[in-house]
Amino acid sequence: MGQKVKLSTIGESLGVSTATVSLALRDSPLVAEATRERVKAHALELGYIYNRRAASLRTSKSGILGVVVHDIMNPFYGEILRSIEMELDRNRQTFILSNHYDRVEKQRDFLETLMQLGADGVIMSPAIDTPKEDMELLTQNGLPTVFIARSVPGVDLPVFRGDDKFGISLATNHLISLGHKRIAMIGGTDQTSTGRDRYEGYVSAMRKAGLEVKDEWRIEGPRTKAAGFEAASQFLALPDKPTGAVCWNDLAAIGLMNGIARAGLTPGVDISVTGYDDLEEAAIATPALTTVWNGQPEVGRLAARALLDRIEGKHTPDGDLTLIKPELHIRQSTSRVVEGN
Amino acid sequence: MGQKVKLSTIGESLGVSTATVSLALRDSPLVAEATRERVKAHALELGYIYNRRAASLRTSKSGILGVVVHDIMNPFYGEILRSIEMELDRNRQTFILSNHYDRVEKQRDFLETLMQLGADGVIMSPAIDTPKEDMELLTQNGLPTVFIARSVPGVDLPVFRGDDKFGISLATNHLISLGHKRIAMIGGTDQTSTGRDRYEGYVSAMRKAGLEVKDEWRIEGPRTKAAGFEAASQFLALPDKPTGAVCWNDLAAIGLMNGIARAGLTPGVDISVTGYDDLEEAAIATPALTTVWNGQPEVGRLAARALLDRIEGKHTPDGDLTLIKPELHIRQSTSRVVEGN
DNA sequence: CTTTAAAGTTTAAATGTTTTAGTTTGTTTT
DNA sequence: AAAACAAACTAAAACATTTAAACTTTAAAG
Repeated sequence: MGQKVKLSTIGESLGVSTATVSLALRDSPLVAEATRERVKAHALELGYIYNRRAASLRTSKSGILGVVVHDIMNPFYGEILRSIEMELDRNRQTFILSNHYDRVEKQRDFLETLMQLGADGVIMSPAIDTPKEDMELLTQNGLPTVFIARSVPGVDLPVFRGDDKFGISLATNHLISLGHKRIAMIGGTDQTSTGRDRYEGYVSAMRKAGLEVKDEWRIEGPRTKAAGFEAASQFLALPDKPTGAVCWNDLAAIGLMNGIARAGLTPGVDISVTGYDDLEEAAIATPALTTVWNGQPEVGRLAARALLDRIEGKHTPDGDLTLIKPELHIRQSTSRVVEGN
Repeated sequence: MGQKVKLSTIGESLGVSTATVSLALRDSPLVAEATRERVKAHALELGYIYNRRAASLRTSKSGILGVVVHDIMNPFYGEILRSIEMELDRNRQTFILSNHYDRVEKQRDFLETLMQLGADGVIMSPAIDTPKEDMELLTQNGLPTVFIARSVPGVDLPVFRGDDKFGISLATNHLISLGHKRIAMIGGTDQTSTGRDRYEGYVSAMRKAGLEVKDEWRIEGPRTKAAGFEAASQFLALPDKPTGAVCWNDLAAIGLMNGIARAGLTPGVDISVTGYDDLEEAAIATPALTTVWNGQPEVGRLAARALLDRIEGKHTPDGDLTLIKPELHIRQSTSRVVEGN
């Protein structure tokens, strides 16, 4: 039975055509000032609700943007999302969100939904092993896309992320400068470019300082507090126990510190720990976490901005990589290595 | 210039009508088995993408649900959301998410957007001071709605939340049973029903045990780690310093514990602390947090289920309140009060 | 054989908006 | 007074789908 109040309802009761009503409501200069005001007043009075799907069917613009990340419960994505939200709100765009939990099928389902809804563009941090074809589907259907934090190898689209190699070297060098010689790397995986970059950055910083890198000093794993907590016992049982740990992210670092504390040692004194991302939480952890700021607000804002530009046809070049420069934020979780270690 | 491949494209190249194609793709028993298969195969081949907005314009069903919460970066809502997501995924519904940050205008904007998109229903944890009229707008426009965690006074809609009075009494009584006599309440506000219920529950548990309740023992404030951290110094400076703190939620509790630790005291030994919600994080905090499980997965699942039922017309009664029974999870952040306190 | 029923398919209208190409009205210019 | 023009408005088509009603074909029943 359709919609209660529509353009024609307003038009009829005012004695003008629906065309005029449509134009008036959108502030077109084609209608007289007086008419515009009459129409708007009447629309308000009748409680008119704009029907976006009808409009979008006609214009093939939906005002909807898709955002796909691994998991919004991870505050790293949460912080990026917050700045995307601000930028899109400012531009009166609606966005639909989905987690993919690194499952390509779930991600594909969501992308399909976006196309069905006629989304205008996508911001995504792709799932591990996203096939090139899934991305081609997007371009074939004319969906402007930008990547955040991660990208898909061989797909030429703008990427916004922190400079991982440089960032991790900041953390590693900081520990080295405090006298640490045995430094482990906790969390992360080789399956993402971020993972490879960070491990590489860590290795090359160690080598550059003439320090040894042992395979067993790398404890791979998910990037959560729980995983960091688990990793603690593994870490503490390491032969030739390291005195410092460079962690994949703040979550793993905080989890690790909790695990270390649970084992009766004092993180920041007995073991120096660095995080990555500088989440809001890092500053109030116990001890306050030395970490690498990864530019989440920048990443979100720039990616959103770039997507909006692309949608409007301002063609930013394909395959452009924007690296945010990370910064080391030194707090109490790192200290000079204790004698005898 | 419209859509590349549409129903008519498939129909033409197969020599059948668009009506048949439409029916075939939706597995209608009205088309012959063989035709259905030919159509489906061809649709796949051509890379046909279903146009939801056209369909939805015709059927006035969009398959879109709205979810509004205070802030998804708060893991309490995150956990609820996760279970909503699972339930809706199972039912192939898309959902659009928005934070309102307790700003009614932002919330109103979002609700308006939902109506413009022809959303089928809304799950919401309303902003503080949401006016009744905003909710009436939804019902007038035929948008089935259910509340989670909070509700709007005077609005008769199903509510799903934990039993706050009972839950907080579990925490308070636990501290009392450990011998604590001076117990503070950290965080929360009188502006929400949850806030009032929890404070009431705390007060009545104290009174019932014959203990005094002092006004200055209530430290109101936001419900974040940062706020809990801030509250620590205020708490520690209290005259007649309490030996225990019942916190509004786990975030405030963890923040408070961090603050206590920063001040050189040991949370769980010098000061007993309870949280609320039992976030995943509570178990790995240092010390592990004694807290009240608040049934987030249940709340999310039941609310989503109820909304879907309402949409399908199975009319669950208005104004029905579903209280999830909270459970006390005892960990290391609470202990017997030390002598002399 | 005809009639009836069932199965399969199609026609055409409907959904609410935008937009192009026009019409009407009134003013200005010749 | 006719022609030209501008301003304000409108008719109608288009967007891609769904669905009630109509139509055709085939099979079964009489």
